[in-house]
Amino acid sequence: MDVLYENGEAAVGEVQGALPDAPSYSAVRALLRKLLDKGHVAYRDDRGRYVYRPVLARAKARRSALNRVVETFYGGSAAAAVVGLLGSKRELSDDELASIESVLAKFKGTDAP
Amino acid sequence: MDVLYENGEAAVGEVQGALPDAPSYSAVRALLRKLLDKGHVAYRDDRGRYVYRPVLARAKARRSALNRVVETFYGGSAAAAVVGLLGSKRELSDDELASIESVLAKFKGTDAP
DNA sequence: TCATGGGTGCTAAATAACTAGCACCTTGGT
DNA sequence: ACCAAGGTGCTAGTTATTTAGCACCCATGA
Repeated sequence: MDVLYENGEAAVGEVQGALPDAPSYSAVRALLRKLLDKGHVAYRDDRGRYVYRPVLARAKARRSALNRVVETFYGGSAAAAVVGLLGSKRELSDDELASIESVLAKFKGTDAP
Repeated sequence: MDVLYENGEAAVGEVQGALPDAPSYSAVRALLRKLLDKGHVAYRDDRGRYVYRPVLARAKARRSALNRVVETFYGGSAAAAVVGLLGSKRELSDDELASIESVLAKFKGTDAP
């Protein structure tokens, strides 16, 4: 799944290649077949070669993945996760800094709960 | 693993209970046994009852999990992930806002790469 | 045209995971 | 002392996954 989300779509061989501890070609084929059956994945036939892509929108999967990490490692606090994320960073470009402050500005007007 | 990281440690039954789609008690026992063999998990004997905990430090696992999400969904950009994280939030307490701005201040002095 | 490389569909066997069920031990309450 | 509840170690049968290996199709380049 991660491979597909990272690449948008991928063929069997690509999935296998991108996997850190890749099983056999056959296993990857079977896996994708199973994901297909479960409806987590779709494919298009690129002249006989099957190229798979996730069915669930990237945005949803992204939110759910982030949520999971925040839940299991930061007690559900997004702010704590942000601090953790930035804390291990060395540098930040002006653009990045600006974009973060921009989204941060949204909260400054709000009352303090 | 997530269960253990979330709780710090847990017994077989607790792991099973916390699992969203829990397999049988036997399966959880076998799973933990396998994780034990692989060295991902350790246990202490709480008067005949085994309580398992992750071997890899929470901080490391946390960093690696966050990293994975940032890689697969945000093209490796921590800043983009932060924006995504905050973008779906409605509110932020003063404390949270302050802690984020505090860690953000670190980058303001830096030159723009 | 024709061999070649790399796909797919399919199948059978080996391997791994899941399950239920035993005997046994410890803890807590009666 | 005794019983009941809930753990563990172990085992065997069932189920699922992984693997290798077929036949076949289809671009591509010689």
